[in-house]
Parts: sequence; structure tokens; C-alpha cells
Amino acid sequence: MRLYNTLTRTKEEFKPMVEGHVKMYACGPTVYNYFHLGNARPFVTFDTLRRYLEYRGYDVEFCQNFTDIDDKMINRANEEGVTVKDIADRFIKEYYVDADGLNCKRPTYQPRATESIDAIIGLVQSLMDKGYAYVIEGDGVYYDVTKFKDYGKLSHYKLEDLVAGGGERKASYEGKKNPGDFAVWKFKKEGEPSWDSPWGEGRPGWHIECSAMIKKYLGDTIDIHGGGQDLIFPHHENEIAQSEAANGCPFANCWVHNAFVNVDGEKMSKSLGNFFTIRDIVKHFPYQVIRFFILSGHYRMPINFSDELLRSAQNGLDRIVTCANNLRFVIGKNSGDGSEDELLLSQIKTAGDEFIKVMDDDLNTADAITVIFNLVRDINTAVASGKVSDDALKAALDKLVELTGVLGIETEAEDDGIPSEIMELVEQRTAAKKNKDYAEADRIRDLITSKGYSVKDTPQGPQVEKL
RNA sequence: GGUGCCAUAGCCAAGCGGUAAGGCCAAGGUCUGCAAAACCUUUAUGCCCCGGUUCAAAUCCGGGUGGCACCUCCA
Repeated sequence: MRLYNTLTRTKEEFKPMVEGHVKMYACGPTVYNYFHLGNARPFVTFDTLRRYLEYRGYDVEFCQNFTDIDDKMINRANEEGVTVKDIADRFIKEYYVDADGLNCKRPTYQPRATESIDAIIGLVQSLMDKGYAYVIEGDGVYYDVTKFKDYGKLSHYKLEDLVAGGGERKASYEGKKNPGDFAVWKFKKEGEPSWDSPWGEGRPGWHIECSAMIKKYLGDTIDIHGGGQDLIFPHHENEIAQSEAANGCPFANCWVHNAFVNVDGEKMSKSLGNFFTIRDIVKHFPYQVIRFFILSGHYRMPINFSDELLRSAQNGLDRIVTCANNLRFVIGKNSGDGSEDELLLSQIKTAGDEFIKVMDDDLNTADAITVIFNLVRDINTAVASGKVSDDALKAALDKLVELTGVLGIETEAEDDGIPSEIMELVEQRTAAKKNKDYAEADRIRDLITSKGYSVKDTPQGPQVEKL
């Protein structure tokens, strides 16, 4: 598989350190609120990368953190008059509602920053011991960016430019040796949660938690580190500086960054106020549609959000799901002689091969969906021909479920069964049709529809589905 | 000021030097008692503009124009 590596700015052949085993980390949410569509993109993207790697036979260790201590957490807690932990507990729970809804598999590890304080302090200690960090009295422990010779290698920013660029921006330099220095440990302020440390009571800086949790759960060097493009600088740059300085070895071999979700061409963000939470969107569109929408473009390209685009995604997804449902209905009732099996079987094979080919090329989910649409057309044509055996249709269904499954798309509605009341109506309608009493047949169909079910007449008999 | 990304049909979108995938929408047709689902057909002699390289460019190079992002919490 080839992946675009932000570090080298090229697509590279992905080779994990240990054959068949992948260590992967993605920056998770700060749990102070419901997450929005822009936040959802990396969750879905890296879940899909993880699923695909597993599909290709890798054993994937996937770690995604919860940031449960920072300014936003503290502010929210103060606003509501509850503890920071209360906020964290609440929104981690809410996170799972949406993440599960989006069908993101639970990561192998999902640590909270506040449960990794020991690891954080250990890392800060290493930085102090090696002379990379210094204390600013009454403020915190800071990382000296000039001590790390590779600083800027991920973002490709030069230290001089960063300083120069500070022009109109009023960065607070007080006490810092360099404008780019950042806190790895912040000393306690009144009313803030804090932990003991060799330098005084306080809490971790933002960047240090990821470095620490990666070290703790995955090791000093990992294969893939992911996140949104806005994290490249300073967050990921600083993670590299901290981890490589402390551990003395490469931090992450491949850096994968997803592009943003835009609204009217502008980045969806909390600060612009143009964001839509998943919780709100799901009032209008199923989770599955949101996931499909996110995957319908390449992860490194911006996607625009609008109702119209979601609707378009929904219609497209329906085509795929309908195909699977039709297959499930027709298998077992079909009387095809198998004369067209060979064609369908070869189309299934092609779809599987193509799927891997496009996904191997930097996780091209947009092309992967195209492959699925092509398979859907082939299947529909085969079903309509009436010349395909059940075995071939079964193989087609299996492949369709397999490929959509790699994308985290489920084609199987939870089947509560069709109530007997509905089935009786369907039989009455069939009888009415037989007597050519079409008015009665249509009346019954309307009745069935009003009860939340649809009936389609097929060569194999009436197909009933929950709406 | 520094650093990147993007521009393809009505909408979305892939394409990574070999002659424009796919989806949505729309129109026409086939099937159906009618529907639904499905299938077929139609929809960019052209990929922002101007140069250049090449037998060959949406794809590479140079220069424009327009948009976006990062350099500050941000997915």
C-alpha cells in the first residue's frame, strides 16, 4: 500500500517496522462538547485506514486518545459548575454515541490524558534531564525548540520564519527563551485540576499527552500517526520534538493528515461558528449516510458540507443498500440456470481486485465507492437476466458486503422480521391482484405503506421491506 | 511576510504522461395492471487562462487569475 507521508510530502510504499503488524495513533477529541462533522472526518478516515489494513491482513494496534484536561475542559466545567471529570465522563459517553453510530470500530487503546499523568511526568523528566526543557517560575515547564535540530521537519517551517511571521500576532513571549517554545507542564492556577510533579503542582501541556500516551501504549516509534491537517503545526511538530528528544529515535514513520470539511468553501470550525454537530445532522440523515458522505471524497481533499450533498450521498448509498436487499430477497427464490454465472463471477473478481488496487493507492475511498457502484450495476443486470444461479448471487452478495464492510458501511438493516399483520395484508393484496381487483390491491398497498412498510412486486413474488 | 493545497459536466467527484471513471439530478425508452426496484440511451472534441516540454498533457514545467488552509485553540 502507498500512503502520502506529510513528512516527505510524497506517497510512499507503506512498510511497517514489524511485518504484518501496524502501530497506529490518531489524535482524538477534546471531550468538552459534542463533536461536529469536521471532527468526524478524521475519526472516520482513520477508522477506515485501520479497517483496510486489517482487511489486508495486518494486525493493527490502534490508539486514539481522549484529551480530557485543557483550557476548554476547564472553562466548560466552570460554566456548568461541575468538575472537569464530570464534563469528560459526560462527553466521552456522548462521543461513543456518535462514533459508534458512525460505525467507527473501538480503537485498541483509548486512553485519557488524565489517566496517563505518570507517563507524561516521565517524559517531561527526560526532557529536563537531557536539557530540552526549562522552568519558567510561576508559569510552567517549557520546551526549548532551538535545542531540537530537526524542529520544523514535519511542517517544513523554518524557525526564523515562525518568528518573523509573528508580526501582527501578539504572542506572549514573557519568560520564554524563544517565541516558539511551548509548555509541556503548566503550573497550577486557582481552581484548576492539578497533579503533583517534581517541578510543582500542575497539569500537562497539550502536545505532551500524545507523546506520552504513544510511548506508553505503542512504544517509542510507531508506524502511522494521523490527524487533521490543522494539527501539523504546532501540535504534531511539537510531538516530534518532544518524543524524539526524549527517546532518541524516530517518532512516527508515516504521517497521515486529512483535509477539512468546509461550509460554503470555508473551514468548518468552532471559532467560525459554522459547524454542524453530528448529533444535529443525524436528525436529518442517518449516521451511515454521514460516513458514506465523508468517504465519497479522497481524505486529502476538502469536502464541502450542505444538505444537498448529504441528500445526494443518501441517494447513492440507497442504491447500494437496495441492491444488497434485493439480492437477499431473491436468493433462494431464484430459478436462474447459471448460464450467466461465469460473467458475474468474473465481474466479482474484478471488483475485488480493483478495490484493493485503488485503496492501495493512498486510501482512495472515492474510487473504492466507484468500484462498488460498478459491482452493483453488474449485479443488478445479472439479477434481471434471470440466468444466474443462487450460488453466483450468493458470491455477489458476499463480495458486496465484504467491500462495503471494509469502508464501514453496513448493508444489512437490523431485521426485526415483518409483523404477521403486515404479511396478512400482503397476502390479501396478492389475492386481490389475482382477481384483478386492482383498486383493492392499491388500497391495501397504501395501507401497508401507512404502517411503515413497502411492497414491491418482483418475479419472485412480493418483496416487503420496512421503510 | 513565510509555507502548502485546490480549480474537471447542472451538482459532487476520480484521474498522478497514452487520448475524460463513477454517483446525484434531469430527459427519453424498456419492464410493470399501476407502482417500486432495475436496465438501456442522452448529458464535457474537452478538464480556470496564457505560454513551454513531449510523438502524446486534465496530468510535467513557467507565468497569470480565482478560492482555501496553516504559521494562534482548532480535526
